[in-house]
Amino acid sequence: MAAPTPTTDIAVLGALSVEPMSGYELRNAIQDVLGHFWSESFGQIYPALNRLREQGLVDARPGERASSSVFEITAQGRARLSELLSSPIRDRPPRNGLMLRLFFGRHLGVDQCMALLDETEATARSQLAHLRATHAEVEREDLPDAPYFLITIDLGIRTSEATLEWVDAARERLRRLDTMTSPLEQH
Amino acid sequence: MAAPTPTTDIAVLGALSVEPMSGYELRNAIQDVLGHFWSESFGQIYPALNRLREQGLVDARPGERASSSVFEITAQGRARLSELLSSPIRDRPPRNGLMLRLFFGRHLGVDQCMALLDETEATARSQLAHLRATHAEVEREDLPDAPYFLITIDLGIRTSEATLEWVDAARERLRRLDTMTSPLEQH
DNA sequence: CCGGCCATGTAATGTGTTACATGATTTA
DNA sequence: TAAATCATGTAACACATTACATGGCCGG
Repeated sequence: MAAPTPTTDIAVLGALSVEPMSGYELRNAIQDVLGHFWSESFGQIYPALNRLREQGLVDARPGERASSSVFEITAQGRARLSELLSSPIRDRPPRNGLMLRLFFGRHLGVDQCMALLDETEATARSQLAHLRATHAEVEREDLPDAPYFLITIDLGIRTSEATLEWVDAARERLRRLDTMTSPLEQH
Repeated sequence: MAAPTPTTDIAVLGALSVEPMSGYELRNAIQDVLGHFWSESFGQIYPALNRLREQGLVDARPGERASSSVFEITAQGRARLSELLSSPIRDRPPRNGLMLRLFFGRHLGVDQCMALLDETEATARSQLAHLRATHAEVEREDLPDAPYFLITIDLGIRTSEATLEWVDAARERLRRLDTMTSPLEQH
């Protein structure tokens, strides 16, 4: 009967430890703020919220709208959060579809690989812009959580920057490959 | 009846496009070579191999041992691989347990966060060593796939290096936090 | 008054891991 | 000959997403 490690509970309790909110807002908050390293769907959030309420880890009080509830973390919930945060990290094995395609890129061709790099660059750039904006916002607000928020944002920024540098290097490598094989002899 | 995008098939056909091997070897190869961005379990590999054989995408011939088969990609299999490589990338949303814990690190305490950073550093260092070794090995062997292999290894190396720099910066931030709150007043 | 967002929830589906079961072969 | 590794496979389970279903509320 080993307790499963419900990582969803960490995200939910953690978000509610910052500020009480509805399930809907919870999902948006997770998407906006934790989006670069975490994600939760409604299909996870609502059942989790009900379960946590039954366990006394969150309280539900009626929201401004008739159909909405505002969920608030309880003292027990905070204790549980600390406990969950200390639990061993069960990382799912990595699965990076982009890398898989580039690794076998010889069967895909230089042009399509270049297109994948373009996509990657665009994604990294927009992510970087979003992270820098969030970074500035967190520094402005001066919350008690701020140093921890900034640490995670910082990794996102560094990773995005490294990705952009890598894209350039990868393009260069593909270009060299192209000029070496293409003008002389195909295949 | 939209065809699912069996990413396992890409990994299996891709690996077999480099070299024929048994299911067991396949798993080891994926773990060793693609390990920093991909993973497959036996529970995926063996059913996939049988399915691919029924579809004529791989051939099975008896291996050296009585109980083993060597799987070889067919011409159809190569065509299918090219097709699959062009299919849209369906990335699973990210879920980084380390980041989740650091983000809510205020409830975890500076010491435990430091311990998480230590773990991260150790992992990144060993990964970096492994990647550099693989990089050197690939350059030595001079395969036709080499440029593509090197591109993916390069991202791994850059990401690991960025992670190590981030660990230092994060420690610095936690230290500043510690000396600011601890000697003056707790909480 | 209609489109879009806020809000909650469930069922179906897919995907992938883990544990189990079995046995051959090599190595110490 | 015992332990480790090679080798294949299945069943149970866990986890999460997607799609669906429903309805209130607000702005143009």
